[in-house]
Amino acid sequence: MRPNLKDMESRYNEKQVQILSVAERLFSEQGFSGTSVRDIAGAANVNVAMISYYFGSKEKLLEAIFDYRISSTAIQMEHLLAQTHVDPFEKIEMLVDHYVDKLQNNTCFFKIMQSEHMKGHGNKDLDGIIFQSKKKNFDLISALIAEGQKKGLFKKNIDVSLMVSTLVGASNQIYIGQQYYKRLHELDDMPEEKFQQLLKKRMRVFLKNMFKAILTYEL
Amino acid sequence: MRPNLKDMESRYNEKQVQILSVAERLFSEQGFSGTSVRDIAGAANVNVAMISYYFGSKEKLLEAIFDYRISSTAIQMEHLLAQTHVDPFEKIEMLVDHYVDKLQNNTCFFKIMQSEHMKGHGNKDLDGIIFQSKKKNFDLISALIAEGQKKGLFKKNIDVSLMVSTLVGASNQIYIGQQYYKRLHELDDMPEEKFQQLLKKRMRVFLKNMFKAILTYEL
Amino acid sequence: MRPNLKDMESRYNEKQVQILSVAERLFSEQGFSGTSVRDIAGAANVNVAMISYYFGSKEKLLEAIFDYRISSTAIQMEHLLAQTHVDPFEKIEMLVDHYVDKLQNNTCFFKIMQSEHMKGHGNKDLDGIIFQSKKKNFDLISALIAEGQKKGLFKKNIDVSLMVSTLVGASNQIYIGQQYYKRLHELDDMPEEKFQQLLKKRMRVFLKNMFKAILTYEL
Amino acid sequence: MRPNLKDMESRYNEKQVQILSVAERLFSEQGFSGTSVRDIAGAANVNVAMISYYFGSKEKLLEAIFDYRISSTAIQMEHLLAQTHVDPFEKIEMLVDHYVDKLQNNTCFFKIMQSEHMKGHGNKDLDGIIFQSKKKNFDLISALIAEGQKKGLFKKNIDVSLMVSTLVGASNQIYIGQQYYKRLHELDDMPEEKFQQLLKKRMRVFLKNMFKAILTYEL
DNA sequence: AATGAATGAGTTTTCATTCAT
DNA sequence: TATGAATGAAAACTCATTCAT
Repeated sequence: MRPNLKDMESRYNEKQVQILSVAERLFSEQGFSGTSVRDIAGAANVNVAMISYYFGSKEKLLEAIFDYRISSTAIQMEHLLAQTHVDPFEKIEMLVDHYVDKLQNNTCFFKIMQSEHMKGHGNKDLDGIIFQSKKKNFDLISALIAEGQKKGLFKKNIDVSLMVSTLVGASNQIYIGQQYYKRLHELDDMPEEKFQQLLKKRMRVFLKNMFKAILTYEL
Repeated sequence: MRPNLKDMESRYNEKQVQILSVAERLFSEQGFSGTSVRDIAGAANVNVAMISYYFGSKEKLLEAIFDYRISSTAIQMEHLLAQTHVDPFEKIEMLVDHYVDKLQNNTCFFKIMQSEHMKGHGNKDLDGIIFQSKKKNFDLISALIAEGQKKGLFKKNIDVSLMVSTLVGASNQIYIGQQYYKRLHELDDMPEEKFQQLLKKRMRVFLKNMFKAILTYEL
Repeated sequence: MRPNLKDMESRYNEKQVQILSVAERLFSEQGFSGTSVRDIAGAANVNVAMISYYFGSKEKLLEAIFDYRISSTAIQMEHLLAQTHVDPFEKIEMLVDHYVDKLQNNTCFFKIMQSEHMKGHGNKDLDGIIFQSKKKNFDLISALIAEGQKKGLFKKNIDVSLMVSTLVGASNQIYIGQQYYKRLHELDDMPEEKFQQLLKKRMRVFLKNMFKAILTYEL
Repeated sequence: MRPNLKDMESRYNEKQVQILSVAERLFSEQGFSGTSVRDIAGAANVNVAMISYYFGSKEKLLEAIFDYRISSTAIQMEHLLAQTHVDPFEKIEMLVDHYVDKLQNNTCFFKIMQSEHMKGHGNKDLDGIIFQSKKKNFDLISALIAEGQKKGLFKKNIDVSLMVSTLVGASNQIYIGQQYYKRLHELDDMPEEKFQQLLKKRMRVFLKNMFKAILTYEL
């Protein structure tokens, strides 16, 4: 009998995680179709057959990556925004901080998600998973906005969808295009570590300001 | 010998354009690696060998798509922002309108560009082309911002890179995720045509407001 | 109507000769199958279709090369050995000189002939042409040997086939392996022109001595 | 991962040898470019993909053939000529016998080597392998000649390169052109087996006499 | 539980040739 | 007479997956 997807218990075993990580990186760098199972097996130092053995197929491996990464994300966000005593403006800041952190720690996964999102109607299962994730974010942020509006802090008529898309799209775009940022700002000589911190800080400030502006600015 | 890239004159011939269009659509839907030349040939109703014949290789075909689409884009934007008698705020509006139009009329191409952008350091030629394009946009918008600042209309300390990334990232994200928008807002029954207009209008309003807010809002 | 093989009159036209020469060189360098008609067309600066047009097919082009080169060869040899007043030993020397000259001036063609010869039963027409050529040489040299034997200058029991094969095989081998000769004798710095003369001279001396030895040496 | 070239131990496995043998024959009959991997797979009764699987590529398969055949050859020759108590003339005879035997048992391989030799500067690896092989033969025979000269048995001023080329070139030429030999001597009716023995015997006698003549004959 | 061997279907690209003009 | 356009067939190679062990 094959341990086809994951242990019922809770987690993937060591080798599975190794494969998942490598696959995640390669998929993000070369795309799903652009990455062969041999590439993955080679980079993960495991037998080719092991991928089919553990995950069933290349497609299923991709789904496993989503399963592996998505589970934790939503919960954290929920916790974050559930704190009733926190000021809505502060929550916005926490939201931005949280998203930028997530993005920095999961760049590869975010790239894959973006890719799969773009292709649209390919894998039905994945589509569902992604939609669920978006929906949850949408609901949480909607609640946050509503709270701010009720308290008279935020303006009326806010399109939450567009706002969430702006958060996600802008952040991703900035993060994905960080080499361009480097080049345009002639920061090629700055050590990578330092550049990451700089970028993160600037992103946070920029995004926080932007959202406060959006939420309060009346023409 | 071979009409390898493009006509001396200026354009691709009818059959080449046919191939380019089909390839553009398929690449955007399935990714570059996920699309085979057979797929393209089949959908474009031409012989498989013709793709090599006209473009040399699949890779070169992709470059041709960029060549085909990018050439016109930059010029229009330049014209747009060169008009000296127009108010900076109005120019921001024109910029948004123009970008949203472009996006709507070239959704496929924008998806491909985003995809290739994400992969990063794959095809050096393409990397260069994309960077040039981004650079041009950056320079034009930088000039626009500077103008607004000089006139005292915009605030100081605006990170143009982040602003451009926000325009691009947010627009793309919204556009790419339009099915989600439909679902979340329960607009599935609305005729496609009408939905497109609605979305476009909302995007325009949202983005224009957002940019005005960003450009004037002080903490 | 196509001028399918050659003018009845006598010769190939300028363009045909151009193609023949280029094809000869490429076939000798890369082999028949290893050379594409596009390679030839490219190197000869003519349209691809022109090769089919002029020669009918790639195969026929090869035959045309043989037709073009072989015609002259045999006649010269005949003239050479027909001179009744010349001493048989001197004729042997003339034969060697002639063969070495031919080889130097037609290296490419000799390589092709050797190649086709090796493949054996491929193209029937070519097989016939090559056999005729060998037969003629065999007959001429047989006559020469017989003459020398009648005059008591050469020993009895000479296997003319083996002798001819030795002349052809040894000469070709030396000529084909001239880079090796260069390397082994550390003559890499010698100017090409000078090296050719040196090699030719040594070959002549060596082969002449060898044949005289073969023809007179009794164990 | 892949058993890419050869077993650690020393040899190729059964299936690999099967492929090597078939490829060797086909390459010798049709040339390298003239033989497709499909041909080989078909004739060897294996899957096409197996050739890539075992050897990596068609080119590498060719190199494997050389690796497979060359390894043993040099050693035998060395053993042969190392026997100090044997008379130089006798060694010449042993050399001829050995070469003719080799040639008869490895006709296909010798044809391939000749072919690749003729093309010259194609595959760098192969070029090196062939040169090493030639060099070794050259050195061994040089030593043999020097020994004979020291003992006053052979004449001075012998160009060993030309001599080796003559041995190789003449033998190959005779062997390759054996059908012609048959035809010219009207031996078509003789059973193949018998003809082979006849030819071999005549070659041996002829070559031995020739070399003795070359080595002792003074103008 | 894990894997080396094997493969059919697929990939992109090149081929020699034909055809319409 | 000459050629650019076009193509079916075949080329070498890679793919994800299966299977016997």
